[in-house]
Amino acid sequence: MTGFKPLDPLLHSQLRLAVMSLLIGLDSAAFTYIREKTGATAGNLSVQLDKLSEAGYIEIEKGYNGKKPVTTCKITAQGVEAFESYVNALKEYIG
Amino acid sequence: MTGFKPLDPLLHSQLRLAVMSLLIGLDSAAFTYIREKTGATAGNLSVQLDKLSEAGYIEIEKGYNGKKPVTTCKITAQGVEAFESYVNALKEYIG
DNA sequence: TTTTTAGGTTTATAATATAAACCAGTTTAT
DNA sequence: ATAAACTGGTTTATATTATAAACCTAAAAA
Repeated sequence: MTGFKPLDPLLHSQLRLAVMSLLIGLDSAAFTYIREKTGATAGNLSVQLDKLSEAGYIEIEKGYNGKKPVTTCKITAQGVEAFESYVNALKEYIG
Repeated sequence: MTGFKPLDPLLHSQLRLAVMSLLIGLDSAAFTYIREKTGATAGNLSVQLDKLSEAGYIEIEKGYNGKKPVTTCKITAQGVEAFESYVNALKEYIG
């Protein structure tokens, strides 16, 4: 239990962590919903979602709600696992 | 479920958080000790300790052990408070 | 038809983290 | 006594990250 395990830099970011935290409870959420809940700017959120997506932590699906574009995000199994590992590692620091 | 409170950026850093985590348990520690426990490079540690010091989260005292220079760090009351607030805020994110 | 709004993306800039290079002094080896 | 190597750091340069500003496309409203 001794020693500080490295913290996944992808998750050790306020906004990305908030996104993952939301998604782990929801399983699926729209861009606009995440934006509201996190209070992030659209630009920032767009960038951070891409990073999570490229890491395989979330899946991003682009569709439409009527004529309006809707970007939907879903956490992956890999994402859940990474989140849990991160939380465990973090506990050494704050426990 | 009050939403995501901002995370003190000074503490939301792997190395600085590890330092604070160590100091909160020890009350006082030498630079070299912190370096060993955290595995940080001296340069990085030096920079991060300065930041914590400038924020008033720790106090840095320079003395000697015989002829050898010894830099000693101590967490402040403000530092303890900041750490606790950070941990509380973080709990919203990680459950 | 022009303006505004929704739903984003791209790009430029600011902030951060990190390591490399360095410095003052001490100990060890020659 | 002098050179080489080690301690205990600091300073500076660079890579990475976070963030906001500027922008784009299409739809709805005026």
